[in-house]
Amino acid sequence: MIYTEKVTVPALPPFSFELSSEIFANGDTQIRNYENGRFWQVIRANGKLILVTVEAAGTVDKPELHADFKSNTKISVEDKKKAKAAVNTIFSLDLALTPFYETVKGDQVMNSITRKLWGLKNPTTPSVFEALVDAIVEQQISMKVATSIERKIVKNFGDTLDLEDQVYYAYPTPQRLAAVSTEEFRRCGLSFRKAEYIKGASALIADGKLDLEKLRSYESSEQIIRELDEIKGIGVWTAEFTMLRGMQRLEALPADDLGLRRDISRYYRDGNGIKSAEVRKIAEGWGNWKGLAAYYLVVASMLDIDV
DNA sequence: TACCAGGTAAAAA
DNA sequence: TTTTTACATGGT
Repeated sequence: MIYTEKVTVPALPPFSFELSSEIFANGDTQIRNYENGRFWQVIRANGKLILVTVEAAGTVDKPELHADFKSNTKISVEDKKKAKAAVNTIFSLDLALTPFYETVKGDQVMNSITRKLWGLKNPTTPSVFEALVDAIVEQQISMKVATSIERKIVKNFGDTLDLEDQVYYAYPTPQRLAAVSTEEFRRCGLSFRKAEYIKGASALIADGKLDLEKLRSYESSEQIIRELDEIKGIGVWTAEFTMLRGMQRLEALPADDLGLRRDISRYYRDGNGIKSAEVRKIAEGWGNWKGLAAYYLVVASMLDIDV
């Protein structure tokens, strides 16, 4: 028996679902993907696994999403509420882009890019934990390798949802990853050290010694970085990426990031890469939106957009 | 073949 | 205190 609920989710304009979802294209059909205008992923609502499918409705200036929730057991009003909140988080639907666009108006390059990527919102993971683990996986290796390892982690340790002869995987819980042996992590392609970092951070959460969700509400981003930095395996870079992708803290700027340095260089310099000090200087005009501006550059580069 | 890729902690200097 | 090195693995 399959239980289905359909909801309409409002979004703060401007918002382009198609543009914002492009980052999920060529994903894994059993984990998360965007194809033919449709996005899907399993989320956890009150412990229950729900397959969420999302499509655009409305326009960039009057945006809405049509979401479809499917599960093997009855979806309660509370579950529906949680699932709706997850959609809101994944697409940052409450994010107001207009103040960002206003802030970067004086920066010719960024102003031009925002006009070409009008309505682009950065995705956020439903849990901070997911962003943290992915950031550890992505340390130092190429995105291709990282993506491959991340998929193995989800498929090996994530709970499954069977629907209509299809199997979908949810992101593993901290409790589960705390119980995974370093040897099992190694078989996913992780180094022993990263295996220990992930296992260690997961155990802190499982044991109640670390509350990542609590960090969201901190006023000071420096304080968040300081606390994450205390965890073994987490440095400034990993903390900044966790904030950007898991907490919707768009002021964070991973200035030491190699890929970002390349992308900034492409649009602001000769394309041969620049030092982090220069990244910070260029980012001065981006105000409290440095991380979001950086994301716009990454997407512009990915879509091969010229200024 | 060797080197690089969205770094970090530990060892060495 | 600052600099160097090991780490995994797919791509080039």
